[in-house]
Amino acid sequence: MDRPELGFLLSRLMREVMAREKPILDAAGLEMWDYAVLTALAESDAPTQAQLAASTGRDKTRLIGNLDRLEARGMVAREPDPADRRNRIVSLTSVGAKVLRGCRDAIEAMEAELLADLDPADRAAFERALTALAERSR
Amino acid sequence: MDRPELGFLLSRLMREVMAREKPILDAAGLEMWDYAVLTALAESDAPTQAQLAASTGRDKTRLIGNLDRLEARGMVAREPDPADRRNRIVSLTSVGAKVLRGCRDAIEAMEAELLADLDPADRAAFERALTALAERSR
DNA sequence: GATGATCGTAAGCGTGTGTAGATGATCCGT
DNA sequence: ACGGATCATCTACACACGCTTACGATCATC
Repeated sequence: MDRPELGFLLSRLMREVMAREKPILDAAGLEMWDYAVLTALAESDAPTQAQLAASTGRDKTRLIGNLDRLEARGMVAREPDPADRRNRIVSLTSVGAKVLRGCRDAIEAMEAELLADLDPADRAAFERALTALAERSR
Repeated sequence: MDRPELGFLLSRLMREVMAREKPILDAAGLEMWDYAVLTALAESDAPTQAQLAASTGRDKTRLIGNLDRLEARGMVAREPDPADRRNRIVSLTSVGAKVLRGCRDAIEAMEAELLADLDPADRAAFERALTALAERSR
């Protein structure tokens, strides 16, 4: 009943996950935020930069630099929205999709290893509960 | 099978938890780190500042400011270690313990509310798995 | 006793982060 | 056609963070 608090547990686990993700992203030459942007891009459809900033939680002025670098490496494309030419529609290129797929596979394998020691039923419940909680607070 | 990644889920949930903790700590005039220090202090016994820094994960030079403020408000006491006077032994005062207890109760209530919607079995498994994972990666 | 190590403290550095204008292009309502 | 609003961008700023260095006090060892 008197377990450590959620915040402490979450932050500790989060640090662990990030530490394990870092070498994977380093190998692909990506920063954490680059990866978050690519992931958000793969899930949402033709977002404007403001929408992308909102969905990733990144500050919109900071997002610009990430997009600059990703665009220079041919992973994303910025094109003016034909419907409203003030907007820039960001899209994932085939190169970007390929890099993202590689990182995502490696990260999923890392996560599987991290969760391997859990009781299978607990693990399923953990993932279910975490997804529900994260989904609700959006 | 293709759920969002752990890192994203964790960071999202973490932001939610912190957002809910903030008003509680604000009411007590505490920063996040202050609260982490007080909590660590309640659990460990007569720690030196270096030990406290290690157990909280805070940089030892950054810890000083927190202790200064907590000490000025009468929540912690710093005394030279009689066994080795280079060390300063930090302890929780009765005032500090009282403030900590109040925050902790409020935060536990907040967490209970946050988790209330979960299936009871899932919730128990979630807490169990999270504790195990956080424990292992220490 | 002299030397080297350890602890708490202070100050500086580089980085990451959010905010606040200012600008140019563009859209919208009148 | 005009004025106000919106979007991406740039610049400057303040701030928190962790890391490094330096210093004085203290201990441990020879």
